Amino acid sequence: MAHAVKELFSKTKLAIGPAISDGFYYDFDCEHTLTDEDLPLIEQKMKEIIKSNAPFIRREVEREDALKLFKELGESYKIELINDLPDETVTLYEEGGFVDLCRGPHVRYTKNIKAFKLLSVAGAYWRGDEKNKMLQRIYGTAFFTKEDLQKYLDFLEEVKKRDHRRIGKELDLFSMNDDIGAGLVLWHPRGAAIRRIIEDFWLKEHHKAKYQILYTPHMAKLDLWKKTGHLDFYRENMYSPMEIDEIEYEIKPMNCPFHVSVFKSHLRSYRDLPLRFAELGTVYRYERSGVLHGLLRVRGFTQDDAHIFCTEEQIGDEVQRVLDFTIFILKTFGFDNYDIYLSTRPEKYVGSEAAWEKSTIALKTALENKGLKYEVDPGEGVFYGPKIDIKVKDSLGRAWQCSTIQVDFNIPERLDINYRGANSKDRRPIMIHRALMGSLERFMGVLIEHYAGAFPLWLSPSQVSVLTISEKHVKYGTDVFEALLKKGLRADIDTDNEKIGYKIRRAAILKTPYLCIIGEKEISDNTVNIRKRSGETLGEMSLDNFISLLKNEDKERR
RNA sequence: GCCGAUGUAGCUCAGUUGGUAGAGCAUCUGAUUUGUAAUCAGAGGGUCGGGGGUUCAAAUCCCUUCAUCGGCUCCA
Repeated sequence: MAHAVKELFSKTKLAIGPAISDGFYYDFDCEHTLTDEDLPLIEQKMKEIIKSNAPFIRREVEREDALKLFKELGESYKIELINDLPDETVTLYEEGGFVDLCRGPHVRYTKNIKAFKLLSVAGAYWRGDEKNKMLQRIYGTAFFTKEDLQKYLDFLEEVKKRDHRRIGKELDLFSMNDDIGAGLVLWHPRGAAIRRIIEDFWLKEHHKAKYQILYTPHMAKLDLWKKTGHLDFYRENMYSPMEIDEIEYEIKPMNCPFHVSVFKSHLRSYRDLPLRFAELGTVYRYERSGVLHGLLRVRGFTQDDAHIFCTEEQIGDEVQRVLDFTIFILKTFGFDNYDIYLSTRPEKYVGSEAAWEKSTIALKTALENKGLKYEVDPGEGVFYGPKIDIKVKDSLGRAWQCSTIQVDFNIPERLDINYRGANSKDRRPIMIHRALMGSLERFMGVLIEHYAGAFPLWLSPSQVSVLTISEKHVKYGTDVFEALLKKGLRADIDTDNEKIGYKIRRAAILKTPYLCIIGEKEISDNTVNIRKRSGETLGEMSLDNFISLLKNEDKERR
């Protein structure tokens, strides 16, 4: 591709072009502004190069010679790269007169390239640093066979179809609006219904898991955020303060200090620990305009947050409990696969090295006791403590960061939290922050894509649509509808003056799990006629049987 | 924030070289009384994202701003 781009736009300078998990990209410094229309041209040129069947020739050269070569070629980015390489020799690959710095390996001949496709153009900073020049990046993908390529392109199509922004609109779940502001979500009745179901489930399970639920305000004095240190290390994510009666207030980017205040409202005993405070806490964080993305990245969101105050000795147990809890919750929503990461001490940190060591081991032990596979992310911990992140994998195998479990040495210190120890001396508790779903917004975005909008019965905003065939059947249909509501099911009724095929279509688009069709026959038999979302017709059955069928399916998940 | 693209009716989209806006679906009204993914007809609906400019004339050209999309960077 780089060869092709050079041929088409001769003044182009090459930057970096690696292989990535599902393809490749190359960054160019090119006077010509690349657009989607250029991609077919470049592909065409690439095909010509492939057809020429030139060999790829690997050469190992002294770094000085390589520098000389790229200087002659005017490839300043390559010179920068070579200067940063530790080795005395570097490898070059040459093909049809085109030379590039590359570690390799390459295929032997251009004709070995069997199936490829250029996918998109994008901007990218040189070396990923926004202080550097913005380059132009072309993304592409390649496979051994045309069939595999097609499979991948079909996958991308499927991803597009499942896009939660598109489904959110189709199923009338949520919207965002210019008048309200970017990254601020409006939950429509159907989306709100799902959220409410999730919240109810969350509350019930937290109660069982011995958490105590809190409600805390959406803002606090600016001074509070000074005390916690947020103003120093989190300022760029916080909104500007507002002044009320000459005092500055700040909308909350996090819930922790409020939970700490509740902790501090009493003198706490070691007997009270661990103390688990949970809240569906709505926070507001400034996110740069370019990073907002549907429900997955917003500016106002509700975390399923909790803070566990415990002793150092209790960290291991508590983390194990949280892990169990997380896995249970994720499983309930149909997520059985996840990647787990343990992030260790970064360069800048607070707390003693011993404390870091101890808690990192506690996290590690908890993971190992549970037999969970994980990867260590060295130095990726938050400055205040080590953490475990869980990325759930959806039905298409894509990973999403939702759950996080973080140990915090900072806030207990800065906010001076204590409990009375057994020796009647004050001791400092450890604080564990944790969010299982992460935020309801992101979690629902992931859920929508995971199920492609076809939610399981227990999450469906409407579980049953009663469809009447003609006006004559409205009364019986309404009785059925009301009976369903009385049984605590989420149902709606479509008595519009339309043909049954049309009503089925409407309900099918909304992905309603069960349709209950009412006509002459059902009235005379005193039954309902059931059609599943899949299109399968269950036929006539008594209303009672239908209701117990629904109740059974609802039970299955738990 | 940066690079690029896009923004026209509630939704999905047309709109030739500048001559003052159109379709399908949805909505409303009427007819039809319907049996498992679209019944027919009529009507209403637009400051063409916002602001400014060029022009006799701007959806169309220019500037600016906002939002969205694909990325970079960052994150729940």
